[in-house]
Amino acid sequence: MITKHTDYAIRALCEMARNKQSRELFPVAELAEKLKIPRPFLRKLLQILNNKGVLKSYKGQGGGFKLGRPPQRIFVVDLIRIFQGPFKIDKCVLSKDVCPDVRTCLLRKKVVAIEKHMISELKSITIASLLSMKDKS
Amino acid sequence: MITKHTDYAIRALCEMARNKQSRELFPVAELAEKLKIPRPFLRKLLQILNNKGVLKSYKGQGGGFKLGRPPQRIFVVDLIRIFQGPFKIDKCVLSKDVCPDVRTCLLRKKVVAIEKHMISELKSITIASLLSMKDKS
DNA sequence: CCTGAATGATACCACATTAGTATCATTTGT
DNA sequence: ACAAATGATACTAATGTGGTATCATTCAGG
Repeated sequence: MITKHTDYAIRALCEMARNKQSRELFPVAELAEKLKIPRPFLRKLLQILNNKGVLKSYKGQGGGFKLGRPPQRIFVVDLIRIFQGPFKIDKCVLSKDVCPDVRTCLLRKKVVAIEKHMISELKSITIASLLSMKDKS
Repeated sequence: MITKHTDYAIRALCEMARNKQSRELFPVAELAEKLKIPRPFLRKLLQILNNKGVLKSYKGQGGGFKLGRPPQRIFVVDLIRIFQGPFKIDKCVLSKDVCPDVRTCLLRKKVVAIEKHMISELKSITIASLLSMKDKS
């Protein structure tokens, strides 16, 4: 459900959000070492987030990545969509005639309902909300 | 969420359950042709179901597979577990320190809750219940 | 008792997705 | 100019899913 791409992205964004009072710009090398994520891999992920507007990048010496918007507005569902494509749980069940009549197939109905429930449960979670939990612990 | 293994298994079990008044034993060749599933593949699936007790097999001429228990007691969740392993959505999130403290990680809590919800929604669905829907349509 | 129809077991292959690496080009501060 | 950083992109490796092939075993029927 959550791949390493998304996982790593969440970790990096949390790290950046947590320290954003003291500094805004984080080079990949530093994040990779701190979070123990393979550097070239993390770099690719952050580049993708940059293209999607979640991060903003600065080239050249002293450059790096910074958050493209406040952590309250970075939603985990969006990260999942970016790295894992749109939710489409029911696609597989649609592999026709599990039940011949799709409209009445109980299994399909349930699966679609579960999908909706999942999204609604996840859609309120942001990088900021993840951080706030940590502070309380 | 539901792979072809599970999908095909459900279809085959439904087919057997639907006709079980008239006959109990179904050779793979017949099911494969009727359901348009590649024969050797379906065969492997049914063999697995046999090993798990969902089906019972009979070798030799005139042999085949029959349901190992009434369709009311064949649960879709069990089929998913057989072919796709145990539900373990949270495993990936557990990839340590998405949040450093696992006990308080909001994301993990949510994901685990979603997982439970999924299972509870699915666990009432049996081969029999899928069939009964069809009859109503 | 032999043959053919069936499953049992298992090894293998093809493809897609996920995870990760490598490389060259570009930008920019000193 | 040089070094430190990202941009872009192609490549490789590992894993999972879908499917095939093969040989062994069982067993009903002539």
